[in-house]
Amino acid sequence: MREPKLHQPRNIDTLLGHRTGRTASPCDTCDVRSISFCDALEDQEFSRLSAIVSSRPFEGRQTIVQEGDPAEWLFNVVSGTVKLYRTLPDGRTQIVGFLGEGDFMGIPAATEYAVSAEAVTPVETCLFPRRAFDRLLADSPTLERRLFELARNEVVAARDHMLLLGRKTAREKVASFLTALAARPQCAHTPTPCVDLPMTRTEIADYLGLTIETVSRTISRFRDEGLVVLQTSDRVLLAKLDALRDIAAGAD
Amino acid sequence: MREPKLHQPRNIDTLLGHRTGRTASPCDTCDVRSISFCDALEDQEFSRLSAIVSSRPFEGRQTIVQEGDPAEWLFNVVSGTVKLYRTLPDGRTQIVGFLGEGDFMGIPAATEYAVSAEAVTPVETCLFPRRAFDRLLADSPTLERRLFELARNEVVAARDHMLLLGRKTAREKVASFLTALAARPQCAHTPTPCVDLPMTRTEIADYLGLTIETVSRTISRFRDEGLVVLQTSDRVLLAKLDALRDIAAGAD
DNA sequence: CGCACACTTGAGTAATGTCAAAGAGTGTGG
DNA sequence: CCACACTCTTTGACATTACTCAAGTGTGCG
Repeated sequence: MREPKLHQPRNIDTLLGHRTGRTASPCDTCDVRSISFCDALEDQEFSRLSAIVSSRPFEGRQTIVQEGDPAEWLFNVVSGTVKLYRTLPDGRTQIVGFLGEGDFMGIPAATEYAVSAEAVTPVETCLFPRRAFDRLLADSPTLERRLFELARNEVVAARDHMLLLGRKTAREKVASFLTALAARPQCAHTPTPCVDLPMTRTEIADYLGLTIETVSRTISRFRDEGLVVLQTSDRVLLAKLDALRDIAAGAD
Repeated sequence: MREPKLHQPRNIDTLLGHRTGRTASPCDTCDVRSISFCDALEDQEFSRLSAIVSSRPFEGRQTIVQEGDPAEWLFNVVSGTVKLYRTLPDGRTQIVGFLGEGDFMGIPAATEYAVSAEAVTPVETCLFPRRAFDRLLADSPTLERRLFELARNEVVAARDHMLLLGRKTAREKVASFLTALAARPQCAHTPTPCVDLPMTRTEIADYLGLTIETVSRTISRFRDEGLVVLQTSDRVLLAKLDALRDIAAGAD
């Protein structure tokens, strides 16, 4: 059921690079540039960035980075879904965020990664060596401003999620999760949107601070109440979006 | 019991400003400059900053800003403790952080405040009008870098707190809270540090995603186990810091 | 076709929340 | 200075949500 979601290989990239007389770079044919941090860059800075970029695929379930490892690479997600998480010594896990197309992972990077990252689905990434990236950052106020903006959004999102983790009920948590997915740009914004759940129930539970059984039961109950329709276990139609939004907001 | 912690008035500031031939500014005699974001600024930028600053006290329990209000002012805490929080419609509250001396509130400010802020104790602040601050920020890469750094730290702290809220037990949460306070710069770093709790049990509970009763019971149990000594209800001696740290870390 | 894996459902439990009352510290007014 | 009132904290008894353990169901893949 964990669908592979294969992507077209991009062997044509190299050719294109040669044809235009420029160094081949994954950026030349990048699908997500328009929604990524790099979109903010001017031509000159952008070519410096594309000069240091390389690309790398990851299989589903593959670890991308681990908390505590030296932060030598910064990543941008080109396709697929990545989870960021922290763990306790006995294995309890808290997922602190999911990254999708165009999302950047590397903002809070000190010299070591503060969170682990694992591919939820097969993932394509472009990556930048830390040192070279930092040098570019030092020269480019535009880039710095953009990353600052991303970091600020991250803080707001994190605080939002703290409210969810600390104060919402299981029902409210799951409703928040589903409606947040429906609000994502890649999801059709219809009155009854249909959301993909590329992550397992375990991952949803680890994101919401619940157990897998509670997530499953809560979704089943939404189904019984006619709020959602489970097309498959990883594809959910939000039949009553407004009602779900009310539940998510913690309305009495 | 919520002690007032009175501060010396600073009427002498104006005199000092005149004596040195510069415009009077709270910055001239600021106690916390060395630990605040403004410390990063060069002389010229610093004088621009001190030209737009004003200072304002708040009483304990007084609201400083409210979520959703237009973000017209940015604050720096000079003394006292401030809580940042979000609420659900029915009043459930999640405190997302406490600010102390030298902490800046205004990093994630879009055009509206994303969280509410309230004085936990009497607080002295210095404040900057948003527009003027933004203009200074646009001219000062140093300032921007510094705020970026603060924002990144904020992200790391927020993720840490997500792990606590989503996956730690009440016992682990309270131990984490106490040991985190002990790690603050203003707390003596002895083997058995004594921490002040300027906030009420309700506020501790709202920070840890618990109820006031659970917080109280957990602290009482720590006391019964000899891990802490309650000197008063808002002053706790961490008698067995290492044991508390182990509990906080979620060691088996 | 059947194994493997993820998901669902059920029954019982435990941690934490709720409701209630008593205790302790602080400030006020007689 | 003491008594009272107020608030915050602590403690107790009970309720409930969500967790744990366990069995069963469904779906995809070899």
